[in-house]
Amino acid sequence: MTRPIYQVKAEFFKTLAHPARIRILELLQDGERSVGELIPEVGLEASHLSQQLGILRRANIVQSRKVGSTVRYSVSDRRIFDLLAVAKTILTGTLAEANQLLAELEGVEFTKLQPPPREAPRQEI
Amino acid sequence: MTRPIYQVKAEFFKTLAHPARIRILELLQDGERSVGELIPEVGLEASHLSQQLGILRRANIVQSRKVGSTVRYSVSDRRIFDLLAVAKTILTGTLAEANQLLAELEGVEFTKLQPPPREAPRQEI
DNA sequence: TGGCGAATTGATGTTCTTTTCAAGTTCGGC
DNA sequence: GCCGAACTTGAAAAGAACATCAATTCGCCA
Repeated sequence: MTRPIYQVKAEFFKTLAHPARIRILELLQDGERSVGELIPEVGLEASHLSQQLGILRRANIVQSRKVGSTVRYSVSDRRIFDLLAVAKTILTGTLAEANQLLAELEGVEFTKLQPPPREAPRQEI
Repeated sequence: MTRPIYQVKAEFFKTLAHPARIRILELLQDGERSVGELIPEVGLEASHLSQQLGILRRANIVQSRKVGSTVRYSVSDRRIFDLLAVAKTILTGTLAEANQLLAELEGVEFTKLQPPPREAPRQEI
């Protein structure tokens, strides 16, 4: 084995941990895109976008091929979309629950709490 | 909606993007753990571990409850383990493929390539 | 073959994260 | 009440990532 699994996973998540890189992957879900096509869609200037694409490429998350004078990108493994989908269900789920909890707290104890809590209160036994 | 989905996802992945935090989640897969139990298992000193737990807690990925003088942690949503499982299949998959590719390159073109490439070569059309 | 468009790379300042240490809180036992 | 154990918090140094600009490569075509 190369390195502990938790370290490899952490690096993997780190390469995903940037809004532009997530955006790029979302766009590539509809199929291959050239850098020129991505620029307006992602909203970064060419060199910055290229840096972000490089990070995804070096992590083997996307791959590129030259077509004439352009470079076209696509994902290396479509299971990455499963990952994004699971992340989405977790986020919508927990956010929904967290918001509900916050709403309850605000309704019941708003006058007591000054200032309101930033994170969900610790659950007491 | 609060913010664009790609931004929320990026933040979510960012909270996971640390070896110790992944390790903590792996350990919590077997059930609730106190901070004192986690210290030797994760291998961080108390204050450092507490910082990392705080990051997971503020992101609602784990929750804590006091039991006597100890604090016990557990995951808020077990679907996080689905996420880690999908990540694992992607990593074992692409790493296996990448290693195979590298092995092929080294075998066939080792004398030609000086130095050997760091990333998979661009696919030509 | 000279120049232009497409994309990447390198270098650099800035900002964010990680790590460490000291100080603080909370709880239980004496 | 006071002390020690279990954690957490705050602040500051060290390290990593991000964003930006200039310079470079590569292919095309006039």
